[in-house]
Amino acid sequence: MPELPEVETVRRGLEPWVKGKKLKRIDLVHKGGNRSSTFAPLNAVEGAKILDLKRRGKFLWFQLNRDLALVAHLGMSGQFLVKSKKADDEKHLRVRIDCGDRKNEIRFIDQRTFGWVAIDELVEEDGEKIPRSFARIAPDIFDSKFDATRFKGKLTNKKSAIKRVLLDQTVMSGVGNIYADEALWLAKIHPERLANTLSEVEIKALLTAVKKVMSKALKQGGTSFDDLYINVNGESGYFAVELEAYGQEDEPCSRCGVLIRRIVFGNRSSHFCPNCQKNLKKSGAKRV
DNA sequence: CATCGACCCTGCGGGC
DNA sequence: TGCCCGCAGGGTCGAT
Repeated sequence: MPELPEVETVRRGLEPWVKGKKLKRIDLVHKGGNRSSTFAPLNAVEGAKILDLKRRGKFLWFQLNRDLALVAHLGMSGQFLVKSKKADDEKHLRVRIDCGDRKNEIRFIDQRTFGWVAIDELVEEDGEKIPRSFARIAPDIFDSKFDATRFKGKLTNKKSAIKRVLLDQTVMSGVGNIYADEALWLAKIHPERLANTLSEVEIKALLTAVKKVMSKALKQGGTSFDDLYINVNGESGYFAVELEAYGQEDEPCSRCGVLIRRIVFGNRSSHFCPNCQKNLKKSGAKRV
């Protein structure tokens, strides 16, 4: 569910509730589908001070005054909510975090259990300590560590649909199904174009589009279709009304009027304008 | 190695 | 009304 703009909205909302606070207590209320290797049980970080709440792409971590980090990913349906301690437990409540506030606590709620909260050890990266499991994740496009040259280099070696490559978090992180479709629409590139066939100009246009689409969404608090994605106060984002391609099947393209088409590949839907985003090669994707 | 489909899980809406 | 199918902002893993 959440991509970079949504995760960053959550991070910003959560930050004042955790930064500089003590991790008084952390409880695994109900185990979800936590498939990330947990380095230690969650309560191993009880008593630690939270120095910062950080993010790389869609991956979050609490930087602590310890040699361990508390790491988290929202998956498809994960939420961090600030709730009154008196409020009833949610049906899908997984983790409860008490940072010493008298009235409120932080809850990790996850209907589909693809998200997780875990402990990880730290490794050195460019003179900075980051969770070991995040080292393979590429910096996102807003990160000062993002390297456009490296990104281009990766694309020229990929004999794979550009949409797939955009979703590969080791190439560039933070982009998910919505913003991949939106960026490709904006850059006028067919989702199935093979990455290694993109020209220098097209790659540049794509990077510009990714950045533009995600910063615009971030300004509006992200994209909400329902209350599965909401910020820490339970409020929705407003970017959904501006979507040009994602979820717009059979709606006219705002540039040319041709109907947006949906195809399925890589187990996911892709939406694009068949007129603005032409593919040079024959596609094997099933038309839906 | 690089690439790709299957799979993890829960809930919702549409078609029959 | 109920059942079955497809679908959903995610990543990981094993087969090729």
